[in-house]
Amino acid sequence: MDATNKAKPRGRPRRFDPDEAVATAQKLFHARGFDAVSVADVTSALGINPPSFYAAFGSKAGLYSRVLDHWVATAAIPLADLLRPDRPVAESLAAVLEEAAHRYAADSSPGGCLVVEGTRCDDAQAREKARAFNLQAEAAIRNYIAARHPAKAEQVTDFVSTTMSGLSAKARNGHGLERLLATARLAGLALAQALPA
Amino acid sequence: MDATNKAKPRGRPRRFDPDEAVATAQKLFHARGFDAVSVADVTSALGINPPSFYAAFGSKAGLYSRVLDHWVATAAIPLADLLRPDRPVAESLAAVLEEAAHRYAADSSPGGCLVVEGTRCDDAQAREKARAFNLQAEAAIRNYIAARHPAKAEQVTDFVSTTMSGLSAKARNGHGLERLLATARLAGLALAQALPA
DNA sequence: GTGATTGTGTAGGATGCGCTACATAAGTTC
DNA sequence: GAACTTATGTAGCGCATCCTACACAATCAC
Repeated sequence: MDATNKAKPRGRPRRFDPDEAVATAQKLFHARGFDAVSVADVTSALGINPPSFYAAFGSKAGLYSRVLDHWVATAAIPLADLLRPDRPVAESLAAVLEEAAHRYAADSSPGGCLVVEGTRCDDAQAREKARAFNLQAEAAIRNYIAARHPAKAEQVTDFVSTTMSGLSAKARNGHGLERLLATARLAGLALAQALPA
Repeated sequence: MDATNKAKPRGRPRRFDPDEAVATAQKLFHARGFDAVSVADVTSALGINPPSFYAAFGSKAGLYSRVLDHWVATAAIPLADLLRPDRPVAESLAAVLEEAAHRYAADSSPGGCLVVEGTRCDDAQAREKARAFNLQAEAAIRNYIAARHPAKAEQVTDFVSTTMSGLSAKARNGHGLERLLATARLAGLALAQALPA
């Protein structure tokens, strides 16, 4: 079977590809944040008119939801790969922070973490969706720690999550890869001390 | 001499006290952030009409500027007191982080740090003013570190500032005093290791 | 008192926002 | 071809935003 949906569509065909639209919107939201991107920004970037946008995505928050899904599936930090059971917990967590530093500084206009930044926006629906993804990531980290350091899982998860929030904020504030990485490594010192192998 | 400005004013007297207005606006901005507070929110909270507001403050960003000035003068973390030359640098910086945890969680509706959050708003004028104060605080920290650990001043300042950004974000996200404090103390471990006394 | 000065209240302008009604174009099915 | 289905383009609604024009009220100096 082909990967693309082969169901022959009826009616007038779309003039744009919704998946490409999601990718374009992801760049906009990542660079400027949910609140600062207007529907007009998106439609003009896509070369379409508002009705086409609303027919495809329902609302600005609806598009954002699809952008987050796409981001989590493709661009999020691969926690499942980094939180390995065969190495010290502190080492895995430090790797997560360093990976965050790399990704947050990667783009041409660094926007930090789309999910973390989304938890701070002024639209309730968009914010809750981002918060849900964020909580999910925190739960993965907490479970990973709890397997070997149950008494410290809560506070170390908070520390890692707080550091990632800070890294995302600083990436938006102009810190480049080197500075973010140095900060992540300093945080790693705390992890090594709190979670002795 | 009296503390209040005794210059006899000409013309019709104001129906409101601009200083009280700044204090009221500070609560609004702190609780909701610059972007989410409208001029209508402020004027209705003050019981005045827009022209009175604009006559007194010029613009929303103008009011915010005065709010920041007031905040820095009264509610900001007293770096000058905490960064003492008579104790280990790491200890002073840890005290700053713990003080931040206390203040960010203090209010009834915790809004983190007004300055840090202000650096993330969508209004250029307001953002730059907040950034300026933030840079000023970072410079104080960097100078304090450089006196005894010049080679590490840059990266440790980044780490402290990043952690404060994260603490502010997490305070807004629902972390209470205990969780913020635990995170601050974990960060302190990194400081102690990076800056041996 | 008269005039100058300053703040206030009513009312609304200008712009941008998210979003939609409606007629029509561009396809499929029969 | 006719009938149906779906997307598009034009145009604009309703609302919120920041901010202001203008007439009037309240105080001062004289």
